[in-house]
Amino acid sequence: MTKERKILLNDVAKAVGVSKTLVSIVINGKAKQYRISEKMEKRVFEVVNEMNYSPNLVAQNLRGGKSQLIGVIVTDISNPFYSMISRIIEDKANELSYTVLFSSSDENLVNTKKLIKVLINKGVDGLIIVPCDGSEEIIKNLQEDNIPLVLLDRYFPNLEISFSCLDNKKATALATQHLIDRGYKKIAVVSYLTDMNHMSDRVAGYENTMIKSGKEKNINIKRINISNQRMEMYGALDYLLKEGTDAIICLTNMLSINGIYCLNEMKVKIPEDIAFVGFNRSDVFNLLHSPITYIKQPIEQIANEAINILIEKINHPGNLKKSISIGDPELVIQHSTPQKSLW
Amino acid sequence: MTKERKILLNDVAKAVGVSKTLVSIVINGKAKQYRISEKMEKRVFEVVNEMNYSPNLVAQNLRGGKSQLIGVIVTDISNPFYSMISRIIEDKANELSYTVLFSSSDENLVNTKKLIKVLINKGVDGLIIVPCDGSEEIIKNLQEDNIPLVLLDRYFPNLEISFSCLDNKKATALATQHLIDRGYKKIAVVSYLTDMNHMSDRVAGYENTMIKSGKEKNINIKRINISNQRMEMYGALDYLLKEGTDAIICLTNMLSINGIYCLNEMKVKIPEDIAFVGFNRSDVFNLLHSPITYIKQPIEQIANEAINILIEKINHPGNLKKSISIGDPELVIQHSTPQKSLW
DNA sequence: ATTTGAAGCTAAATCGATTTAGCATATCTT
DNA sequence: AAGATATGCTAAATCGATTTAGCTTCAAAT
Repeated sequence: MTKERKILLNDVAKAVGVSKTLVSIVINGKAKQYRISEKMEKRVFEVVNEMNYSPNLVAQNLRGGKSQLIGVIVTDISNPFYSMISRIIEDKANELSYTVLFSSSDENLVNTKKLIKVLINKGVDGLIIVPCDGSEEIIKNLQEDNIPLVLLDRYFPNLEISFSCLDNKKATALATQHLIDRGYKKIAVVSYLTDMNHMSDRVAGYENTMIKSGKEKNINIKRINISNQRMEMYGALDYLLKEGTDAIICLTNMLSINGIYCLNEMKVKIPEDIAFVGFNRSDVFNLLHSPITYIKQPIEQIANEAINILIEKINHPGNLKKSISIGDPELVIQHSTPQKSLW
Repeated sequence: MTKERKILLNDVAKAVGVSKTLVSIVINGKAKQYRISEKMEKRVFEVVNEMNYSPNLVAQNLRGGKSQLIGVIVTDISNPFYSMISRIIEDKANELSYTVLFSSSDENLVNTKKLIKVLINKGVDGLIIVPCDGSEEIIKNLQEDNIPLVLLDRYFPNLEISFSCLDNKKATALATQHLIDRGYKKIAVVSYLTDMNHMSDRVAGYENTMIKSGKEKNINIKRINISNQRMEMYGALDYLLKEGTDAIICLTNMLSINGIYCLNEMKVKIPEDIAFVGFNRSDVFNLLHSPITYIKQPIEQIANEAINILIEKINHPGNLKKSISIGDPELVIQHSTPQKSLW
């Protein structure tokens, strides 16, 4: 079987015996508008199907200035949280006949800049970005260049930019309140060293709840570096245990898994020695001897809203209104946070 | 700040006071070949940098027929194994200034066909595909259409198509031999119901090793459906336990995690009641009370080789030679497969 | 003094679609 | 019957780059 040349618009036109113009018009559903006879319209569709013609998207893109591509920058697509988000975005995009270009910034500003440039250069119609520390300025520039843009998972309170993320304050408030209700006194959190709002909101949700319950003097927050997590986690846990902490909330999935790992290694038992709340679902949480209580994000909703907002922006370039979508957290209560005995 | 129009080739040409042709030639490093004076070459580069010009990739693509895009079809990008592979491919592709279009087939033939069509239509220069059951024919067609193509993780022994995957027979042979060495007699495997070679090779590696050790009558293979895994897993385990199985090897990561979960639920203890070998690294394996022995794939190597072979094919379209790369498995021995007491 | 050749550059064609402007012919008005 | 309107279709411009073929100059060769 020799390689067959791809069918072009011109081939179809010749086969029908009309101009390219007519075929293009019909294919794009503008037959009525251009007064093409119904007989002809039918004939064209027949031949198009027969020849199995489909337009060259590159040419369409060049002509129309639309690529049907959207760029997505997460911090690391091999991180389960983002790979699940990506999968949902992928499916939704396909459904809307968009194609997604994924890339990973590794929480690095230089990478983020470079990736944005590459994606724009590829002609993406819009961007979904998980912004990293220090990216406020470049995100603002994007906005000013009128590039359809939605932030994911985090945002900048001072910028008029659409975003889709979790109600982070509520998430940790739920967890903290739950621990308080179960009788824990010295509740601590482990967070990242970052200025991004998702982390500070999670911390705030915890602090507010502690204060409301008159436990402000027990507030204890350890912040560790996003790289070198394993090592710093030991230090953080060691410190917290010495302080007499009776419950720990880890503010991300990776922190949770690292936390569990380190406690394991340190022979500290959950929940006998310390109660534990994790963040985001993970197989790990359910397979442990005592399954872990965790904060669950409505991933599907967050991802879907991000892409909905983006497509809306792409289709209505004039409309600069800031759309925001805030997902509701759920606390999945398992065995790592039992009622504390009150002796 | 008003939106600035993107700088075009023509703008640069005007700024320098020469033709578009000249600028294009210089940018593409063909100044010598076209006898452009060095003075002029330098001048052009200066202005290009000054104006921060970068060519419109869509136009380049239309003209040149090259998109610098590669399409990757995995079964599910939210599956940790594939999300790690994807991340490595992404990084390597960026390095080579390619961009990757990821998509997920869900092990479904219809999806696979559709995705291939969409990707080709997007103008990808080549494809990396994890083929699913029944896809042999369409993969063969791709090959015949001269589309640069590399299979990943699985392949078709009868097709002359390049691939990069694990030495699957060796992988299970290692695991089986290890269990035999540790004194296990009734070793069973849990596999998927599929005709793909990666699974049959894994099964074969197990069978061969059992036979070599005179245990052919103890060979026991349960195959379960890839959908509805959780339910079928209970049935499979129930059967194997009743048969007196003393060690189980699960042939994929998801099977392993599901297997561990079900055993957990069934109150069957690893390794006290049964020894267990998993497939592919997972956080889960290391966080359990007794960490799981598992077969580790050289993911980095497998992913890198896939893209290397693909780029090679893209750059030398004439060369139809079949390149294959087979990764070496490693058995990470932990506590789920202790020496069996020999009373 | 004329031819030959090299050096340095450019106009125009090209990739494959969409869209604008407009050309015939037929039908309707008055 | 002449002008207006509707119908059905097409030629050519366009998107932004690359590449082919070729045009000037000026120096070297005969």
